[in-house]
Amino acid sequence: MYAVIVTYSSQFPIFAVAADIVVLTLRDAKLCVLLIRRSSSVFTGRWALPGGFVRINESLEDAAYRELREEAGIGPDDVRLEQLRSYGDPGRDPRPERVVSVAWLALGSELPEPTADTDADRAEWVPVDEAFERELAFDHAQILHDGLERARSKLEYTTIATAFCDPTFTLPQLRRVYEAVWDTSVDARNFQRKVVSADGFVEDTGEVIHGRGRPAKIYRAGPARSLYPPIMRR
Amino acid sequence: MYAVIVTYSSQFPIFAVAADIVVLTLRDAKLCVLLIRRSSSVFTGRWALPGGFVRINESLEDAAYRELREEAGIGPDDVRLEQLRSYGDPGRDPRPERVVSVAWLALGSELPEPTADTDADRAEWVPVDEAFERELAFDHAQILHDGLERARSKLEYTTIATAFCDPTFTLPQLRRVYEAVWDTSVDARNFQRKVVSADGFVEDTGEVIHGRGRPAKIYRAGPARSLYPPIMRR
DNA sequence: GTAATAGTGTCTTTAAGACACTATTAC
DNA sequence: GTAATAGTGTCTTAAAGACACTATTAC
Repeated sequence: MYAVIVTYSSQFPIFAVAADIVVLTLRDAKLCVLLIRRSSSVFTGRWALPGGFVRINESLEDAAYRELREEAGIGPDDVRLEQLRSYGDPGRDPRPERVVSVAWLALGSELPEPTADTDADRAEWVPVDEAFERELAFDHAQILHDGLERARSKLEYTTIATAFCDPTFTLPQLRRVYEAVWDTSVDARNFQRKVVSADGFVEDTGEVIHGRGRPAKIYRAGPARSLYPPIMRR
Repeated sequence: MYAVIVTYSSQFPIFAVAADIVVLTLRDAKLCVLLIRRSSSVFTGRWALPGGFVRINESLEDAAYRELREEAGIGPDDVRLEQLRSYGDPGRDPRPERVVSVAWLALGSELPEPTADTDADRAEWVPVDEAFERELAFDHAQILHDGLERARSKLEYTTIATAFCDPTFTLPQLRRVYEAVWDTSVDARNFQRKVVSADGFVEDTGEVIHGRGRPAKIYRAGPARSLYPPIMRR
């Protein structure tokens, strides 16, 4: 019996790095977040944000995409991903390793009903107000709170609301994004005026879509990333 | 039958975590960033943002404060610190360890002329446009760029400009913050109207300060953190 | 026709932007 | 008095907010 013992040593303090993702989408006109019921190691049975450890040769962003794929079948074309912030207090993870989590915000439209995989025995879309009642694992309630606030604030100053929509969408659909994320009602007349007059927010495709009432004009996202003038809450 | 036993110090991939800080202040009405000339290990002799490795029992924020103290004699009361984002591409640090840097933005007024210490043989306040000409170490040019954009944008929507001022300040001083950070001129009449009418931005102390011309009223920062209506560029 | 949904126009109020003079002081 | 700096008021334009009806379709 031979034993090869490889003792890795770093000349610096040793951390593990995780990627956790706040995935938001609209389901039935409600803002929902993807939660995973943990099956492994610590916090077994508790609900948590999707995520996992970053591999040693993988970029932070690739780790977030890989976890989305593994845990919910969500691919890079399904969501817009942006870094939220990092969480690293000693003790935020009960395991002996010191774990720093790099959190991401992912926004998508019509995301698939999740099918849990390697890291979880169940994944679920949960309306955000219910998510806070589930006593999330780790500091994920804080991360979710920060992610929501980021999303709400970016709706004001950027064109990111289109990330919640399909590639083409109607203005009432876009307005429902604002209403769901802000949890307010938005005046349709003032909203349309602002959206159409903001340069590069939306482009008219010339098509219409027929529903139960008057057909709606179809738009696509314009080239602008920032929104001027902003569309502000209150 | 052979057994290969690989023993790591962690059951997860091993990272080092660093804190790097974009410290901004006004010197002679110019926006300046603190740079350190590196004396140790890699990038010797190159300019870099202050920073260093997070200790194993230290919070990420405490690490940033400790590095500020060690490398520039700057204490927690001297700056307002907020997390910027994390940088962790494989290869961003030439050392064999995988290094993730959590970057911070620190804003202060009248910060002391730096005296270099443990990690550096020289520290210097550098006007931000000159800083980009110095071929910063690692990906610090990117971090500095992101920090500047964050500061510029937060001046619009928050009251953070007061972090560049002393505890009490005059409105012309506050206006010079906007002018230096945005690198534009700001109309004094419109600026004062906006600042005074924004709820909780500044509070009149009732005192005045005498300079070379008409005495200026002295204000202190008000309780508001967000600024409504915002004061926008362009 | 009826129900459902999309779309728009006007008025008032608020804030932004442009612009130049007066006030107060040290010297 | 002069130079330096702080402080302010008005007009025009742009955008926000409040508000209710018409247009188009499926059934």
